[in-house]
Amino acid sequence: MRNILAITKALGDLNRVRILCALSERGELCVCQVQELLALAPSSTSKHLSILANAGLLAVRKEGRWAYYSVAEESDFPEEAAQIVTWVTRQAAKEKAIHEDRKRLKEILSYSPEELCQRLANGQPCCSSAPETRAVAKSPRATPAR
Amino acid sequence: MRNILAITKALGDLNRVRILCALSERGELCVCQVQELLALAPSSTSKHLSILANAGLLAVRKEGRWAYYSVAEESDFPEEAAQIVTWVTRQAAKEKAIHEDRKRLKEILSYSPEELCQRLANGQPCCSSAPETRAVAKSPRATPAR
DNA sequence: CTTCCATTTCGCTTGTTGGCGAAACGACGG
DNA sequence: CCGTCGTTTCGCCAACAAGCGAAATGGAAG
Repeated sequence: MRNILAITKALGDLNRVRILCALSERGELCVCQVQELLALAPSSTSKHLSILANAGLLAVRKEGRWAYYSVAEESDFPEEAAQIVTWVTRQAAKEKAIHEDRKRLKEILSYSPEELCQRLANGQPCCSSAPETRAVAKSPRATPAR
Repeated sequence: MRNILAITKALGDLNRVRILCALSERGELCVCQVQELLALAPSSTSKHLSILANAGLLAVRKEGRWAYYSVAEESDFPEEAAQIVTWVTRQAAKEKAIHEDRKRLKEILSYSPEELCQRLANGQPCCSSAPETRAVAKSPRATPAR
């Protein structure tokens, strides 16, 4: 039961569904790329990724300082978790928000991870600042969106 | 997107998964039967049922004072929600907690809803008091289980 | 019309979750 | 070694969710 609830809980959050969709389309993304996509703080991004990974839905590949996340292989999946993942991503693919993510992701991927991280560190947005008002380090709580 | 998240959130709670399993096996139950199964207060039970119904997963049939809930028909389902329901119930069927529910449900169904409601009103347990210590109106918070 | 009773809604308390920034980790590059 | 930098962990706060009891709803039965 732990597994089922871990999975359904993991899928009960918009940002995590967005992550799953991005990864299932793009194959592999590093944390800073996801961070830029969601317009969240690094710590929040990392938390979401680990929740998905703990549910068994994502796999991590660590390379040097970078961590690359991807949708877990079928063989690694607990039980038939693959089914629910494809269901969610397929349903979500119909949504406007996910379509916009797809566009933005294209922009994000035009930078190398190194370049992206540098820009994030300097407070420069890398791309067309998302629907959700990605103010560049302005108001202390830029995105309470939830 | 609202639909997807409504569904995944609805499925992210143990008690609601238990409800879904019971209904998918038994077809139709009234609120007091579910209440007895979960060992929850009537108000909490009703809330859970309405969350599942609002997600489009359950249908209600009101007959006099009674409300009977059942898993929504395929035709009524938003999109392919049926898939995720069968996935969850199938996965959950492997769990010990759900097996115990099944046994208890059999006992519960040996009473008519009328009789059951009467007993609940009088504080009499109807059956082998569940794993979760269904104390009969004793400590003010009998089941913080969550 | 009133009463009864299963169910739902409301108001409240408490535990959980999602967000952030600061600090800790751990791997590279001097 | 020592600093740098991507990532993760920790501590905190605000918002949410789940539980309860009490009150409101709305059919059935007097």
